[in-house]
Amino acid sequence: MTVKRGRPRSIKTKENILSASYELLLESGFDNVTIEKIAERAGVGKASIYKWWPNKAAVIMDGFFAAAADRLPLPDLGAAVEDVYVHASGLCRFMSSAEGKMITEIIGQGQMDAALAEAYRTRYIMPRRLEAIQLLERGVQRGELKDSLDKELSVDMLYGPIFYRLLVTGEPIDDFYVRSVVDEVFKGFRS
Amino acid sequence: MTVKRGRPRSIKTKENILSASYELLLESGFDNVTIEKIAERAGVGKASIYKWWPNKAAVIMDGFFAAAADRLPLPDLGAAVEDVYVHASGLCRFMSSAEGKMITEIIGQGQMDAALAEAYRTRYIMPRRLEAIQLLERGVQRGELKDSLDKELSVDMLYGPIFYRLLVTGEPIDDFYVRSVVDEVFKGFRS
Amino acid sequence: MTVKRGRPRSIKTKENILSASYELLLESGFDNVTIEKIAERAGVGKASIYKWWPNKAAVIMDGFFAAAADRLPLPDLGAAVEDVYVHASGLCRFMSSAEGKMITEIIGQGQMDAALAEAYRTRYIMPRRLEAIQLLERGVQRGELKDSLDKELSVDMLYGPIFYRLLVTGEPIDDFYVRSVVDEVFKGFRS
Amino acid sequence: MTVKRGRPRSIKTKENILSASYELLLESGFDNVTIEKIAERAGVGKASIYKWWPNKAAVIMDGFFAAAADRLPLPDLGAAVEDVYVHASGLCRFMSSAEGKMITEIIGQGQMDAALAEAYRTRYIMPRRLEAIQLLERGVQRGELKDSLDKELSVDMLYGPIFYRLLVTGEPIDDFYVRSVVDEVFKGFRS
DNA sequence: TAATAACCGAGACGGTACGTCTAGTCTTATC
DNA sequence: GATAAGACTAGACGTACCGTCTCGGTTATTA
Repeated sequence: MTVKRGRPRSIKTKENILSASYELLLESGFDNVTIEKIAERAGVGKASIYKWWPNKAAVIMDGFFAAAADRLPLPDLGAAVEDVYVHASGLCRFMSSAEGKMITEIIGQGQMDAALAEAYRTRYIMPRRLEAIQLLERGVQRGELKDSLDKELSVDMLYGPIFYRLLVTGEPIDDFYVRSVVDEVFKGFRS
Repeated sequence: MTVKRGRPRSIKTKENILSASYELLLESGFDNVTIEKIAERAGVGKASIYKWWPNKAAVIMDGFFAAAADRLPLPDLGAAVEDVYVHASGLCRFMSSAEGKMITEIIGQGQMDAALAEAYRTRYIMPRRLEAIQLLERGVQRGELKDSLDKELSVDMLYGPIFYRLLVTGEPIDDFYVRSVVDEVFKGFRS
Repeated sequence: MTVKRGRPRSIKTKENILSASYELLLESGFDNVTIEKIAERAGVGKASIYKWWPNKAAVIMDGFFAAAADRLPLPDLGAAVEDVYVHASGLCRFMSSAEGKMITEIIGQGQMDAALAEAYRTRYIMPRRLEAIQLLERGVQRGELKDSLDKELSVDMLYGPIFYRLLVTGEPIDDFYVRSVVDEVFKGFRS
Repeated sequence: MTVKRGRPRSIKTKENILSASYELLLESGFDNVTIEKIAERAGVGKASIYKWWPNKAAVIMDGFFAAAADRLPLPDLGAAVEDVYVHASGLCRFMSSAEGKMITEIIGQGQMDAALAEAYRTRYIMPRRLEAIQLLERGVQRGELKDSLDKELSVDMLYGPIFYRLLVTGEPIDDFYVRSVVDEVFKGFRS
C-alpha cells in the first residue's frame, strides 16, 4: 500500500460544509440553497465542495443525514400494533415540522434527479422500511398478528396514505387519521 | 364590465407557448425546461410568456393540462370494485409512462413551490379524487359495498400505496400489486 | 394634388407628444427618455408617435425646437463687436443651463445618428451661423470692421472655442473668457 | 499591503475583451456595440466584463485607448508655428478617418455620461492639450513667438474651430482651412 | 345622412439587450 | 497535496424598450 502524502483531508472542512448546508436548507428551502452560500457560510472554497460531492443535491442530502440521521428510532414497547401506531404518528409529527419539510423537498427534487432518489431510498427510506417490517415480524412471532399478514404490503399501506397526504394532497394528518389507517391495515390480522 | 381595449390576446401565441412547453417537458424533463427554450420553440418573445404566467412552473403546468387534461376517464362497467381496479391499474400504467413522469416531476417541484402544489391539487388531484369517491358511492348505492365503508379513507388507501411507490420507493407497480391493494382495501366491505 | 380625405391629424396629439418629449428630456436627459414614457405622459398610443416620426431622436429634437426655438435673438445695438459679445455671452449662459444641456446631448447623439445631425444643423446651427454672419456684414457696411475680415472663418473662431469647452474639455465659460475670444478674433480688423 | 489571494486576473481575458470591443466599435459604431457581442467575440462570460467595468461606455473607451493610445505624437521640427500646423492637420486627418469617428462618438456619448466625459478628458484631451501648450512654450523660448501670447487661449482657438466643425457643423476640414486658422491665431504674435 | 377613409388610444406581439445570478471549473498562494 | 480565495466560461433569469401589429372607436370629407 502506498504511503499517504500531502495534507490530509480536513475533517473540520467536511463538517463545516455539511452543517452549513443543513442550516441553509432549514432556513431557506431546497431551491434557495446554493453551493456559493454553503461555501461562504462554511468558510470553504467552492472547489472543496465539488471535490467531494458531485452536485448540490448530494451535499444537501449528506448535510441532512449528518444532522438528522438518528431520529425516530423504532419503539418496541411490547404490543406490535401499538408500536406501529406510536411510530407512525411520530413520523407524521416529524414530517409536518420544518425539518420534515426538508425531507419532502429532497424527495421532490428526487423526482428529477435519479441519483438523488437512489441515495435517499438507500439511506433513508429502505432502512426505515426494514425496521418496520422487522417490527411486524416480531408481532407475528409474539403471536399478536396472524401469520397470513403480508408484511411488505402492510408497510406500503401504512406509509402510503401518510406520504400521499404529505406529498400529493397536502391535507393535514392528525393522530385520529393515523389511528384509522393503522386499524384498517391490521383489521382481520389481529389474533 | 369594462370595455375591451387594445389588441386582443393572440390565441395562437398562447397555444404555441403551451404546446412548446409540453414538448420540452416531455423531451427534457422539468429541470431542463427553460423559459428561453419555450419562447424560442414557440416563436414567441419571452415577455409574452411572463405577461401571462408568473414563472416557469406555472407555464409548464398549464402546458401539461392543456395537452393531457382529458386522460383517464373513470370507467363505470357495472361492478364497483372491478371499476376501481381497472381505473387504478390504468393510472399506474399512465404514471409509469413518459407522460406520467411529467406528473411526478410536477408534484416533485410542488414540494418547493406552494402555488404550484395548490394548482395541481385543485386542477388534477382533487377532481380525480372526487370521481373515485363517487364511484365508491355508486357501489354502495347498488348494494355492492357495505354502507360502513369510509370512502375518503378508502381512496387514500388505494391511491396512497401507488403514489408511495411512484414517488418514494420507486419500486415498479404491476397489475398483481394493484390487485392486492384493491382486495385489501375492500376486504370486509363487500356485500 | 389629391384631396385630403379621412380624419385629419389631431393637433392636440401632436402638441401633447412634443411637450411630453420636451419635459422628459429636461427631467431625465436624452438617454433616459423612451418612446413609451413619451406616449404614456402624452396620453397617446405609441403608434401615433411612430406614425409621424421615424425614431426617438427625431421626436426629441422636434420637441426641443417646438419649445425652445425662438430663444436668443441676435441683438443689434449699434456696435457690431459689442453685439457679437452680447450674443456670445448670452449663448454661453444658455448653453450652461439645464436647457442648454439638452442641446449638447442632442449634438452628442448626433455623432452616432447622421439624420439627427443633419436635422439640428439645418434647423438650429446654420440659421444662427447665418445671423452671426449677417451681423458681421452690417459691421463692415457701417465701417466698424475692415473689409478684409473673413466672416466665415471669424464665426468659426468665435463659436469654435465656446463649443470646444462645452463639448470637449468641459471647462466653465465666463464672460471674461468670451471677451478674450471676441477681442482676439477682431484684433486687427477694427477700423 | 494585503496579501494577494485567489486566482489572479487573467491578462488574456482582459486583452480579449478590449480588442473585441475595439473591433466592434470600428465595425459598427458606438450605438451598435453591445456587451453581449463583446463577450461573444472575446470568448468570455458577460460577468467577466461587468466585474471589471461598470458599463458599456467604460469598456469601449478602455478598448479604444488600449489600441489607439500612442497615435499623433507632437512633432518638433524646429519652427513652432510649422509644428503646430503639421500637428493640427495630422489631427484633422485622423479625426476624419474611421478611427477618428470613434473618438467623436465617444465624445458624443460623453454628453450624456459624466463619468465617460471625465475619463476621456483626463486620458485623451488634457494630455494632448498639455503637449500643445509646451510646444508653444518652446516657440516662445526660442524667440519665434512673442512673450505676450496667451497659450491657453491660443490652444482653444486652434482646436476649437476644428472640433466645432467635426462635432457641430460637420463641414469638412482641409489643409487650407487649418492653415487659415493657424495663421489667424498667430497673427501679431510672430517675432 | 350614410359611407368611407384616415386617424387615434390602448395594448399585445416578436425581438434584443440589459445587468444579475448560479453552476461548475480552473489557477494561484498558503498551510 | 489539500485548501481558501476567487476569477473564469456558460447560460438562464426576469425586466425594459424597441418598432410593429391589431383591435374598437372617432372625426372628417364625399357621395
